[in-house]
Amino acid sequence: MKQPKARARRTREDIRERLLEAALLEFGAKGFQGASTRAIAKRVGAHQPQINYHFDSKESLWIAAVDHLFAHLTRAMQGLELLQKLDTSSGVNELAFAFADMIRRFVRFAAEHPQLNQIMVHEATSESGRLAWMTERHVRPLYDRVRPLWRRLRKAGIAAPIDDRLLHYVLVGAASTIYVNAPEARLLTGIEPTTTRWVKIHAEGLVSTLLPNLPRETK
Amino acid sequence: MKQPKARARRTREDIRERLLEAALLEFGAKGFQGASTRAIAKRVGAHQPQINYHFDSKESLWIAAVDHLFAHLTRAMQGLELLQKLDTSSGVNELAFAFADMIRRFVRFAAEHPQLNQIMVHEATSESGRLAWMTERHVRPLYDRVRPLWRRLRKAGIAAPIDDRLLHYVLVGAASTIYVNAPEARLLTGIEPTTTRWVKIHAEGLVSTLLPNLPRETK
DNA sequence: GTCTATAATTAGATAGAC
DNA sequence: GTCTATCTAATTATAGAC
Repeated sequence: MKQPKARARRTREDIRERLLEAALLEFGAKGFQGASTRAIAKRVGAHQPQINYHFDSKESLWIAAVDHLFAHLTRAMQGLELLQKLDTSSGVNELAFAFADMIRRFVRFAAEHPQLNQIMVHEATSESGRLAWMTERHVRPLYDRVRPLWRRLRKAGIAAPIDDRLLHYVLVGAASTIYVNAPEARLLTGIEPTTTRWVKIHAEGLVSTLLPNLPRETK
Repeated sequence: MKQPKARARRTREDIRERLLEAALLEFGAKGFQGASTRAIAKRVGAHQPQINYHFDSKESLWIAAVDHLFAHLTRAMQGLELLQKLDTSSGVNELAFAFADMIRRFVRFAAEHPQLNQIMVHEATSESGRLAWMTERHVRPLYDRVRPLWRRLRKAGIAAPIDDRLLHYVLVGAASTIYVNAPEARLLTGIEPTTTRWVKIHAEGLVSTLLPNLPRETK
């Protein structure tokens, strides 16, 4: 659209993008209140008022950062649309394989982007406008999509005996807590849980545990 | 020991106790930085400087509150000492029953005292002196005690195929996330997860899932 | 767009009367 | 032991020069 100022636009988007990434790190590590806009700006060599220039307020920055990260999650979880198709048209075995794949993807994403679940936990411990917004806008679509699939897998005897309303928190907790608490996990276990080796062990363990009667993959 | 001032002592301990409980609620909901000493004092009808009088500083209050809550957990988990004995002397089936009981107790505690896991998560997302202290003093004893038991249960084919170093976070996450995030869970699921009915469903689901080959209880 | 300076709040901690 | 008043430090947001 705008032909001139291409260089300037690139720079503008660039600083915004870098501020978003820095914000995710700070918000994830310290929570909304604990994170300071000075520290976020400093991470990218900018000054604190630039945050109010590029975003209206600390809260606007938080919203933009969360939108940014959930968009990333949606890309990584593209298989979910696949799941939806499978739910209505295909056999339960294909659904089970796809669900197992979704678990693996989610574990990998939680390991690579702990900020998402860190932010969710920081916000979810007390009611706030941010929590209500995040829940309705980003969490509910995932919850509503996964729940009926789990019910079907349970009826087929493939899934572990966990109620479909509780499953969301069992899965999110079992998959993400070690990455959310990675600073503690490093102290406690002596391992680096985010290596591909450990992520794979973790993901396969969850798949086998949550889908104990997953058929052998044939194809 | 001290005979006079019995009344005064009772009052003093009383206000300290109430400040600790209020501190747990605030620290759990908002994290260390997000919680304000003014809000904690206000919860019990006290003034903010009383916190510095009864405890030296905000950090001292936090330490005292965390000690208080872990002492409570230890009481609720008394079965752990039982587990230790079972590990060396008794059969693996008795160990499995005791482990299942421990899972049930832990789920119940997490539901009744979400502050514990809320505080752990708030702190565990970034390194700090508070995190190192809490990990070594309170978390490691539990971790070190449970890990060998889980190994034995896995070798016996009773436990789900989850590595014993990862199990700690899988169990803590699967058991506590719904209570840590209860404000979100209420919005999302429409259920009140802390009722005894749902806590029981949750606990039995985890026992069946994590110990899929638990023998039928005979005695 | 970026920088410095600063306004307006709010926090934890302390002093001193009672 | 408790209360009011206040100190000091840190925060987000804004104003204005460049």
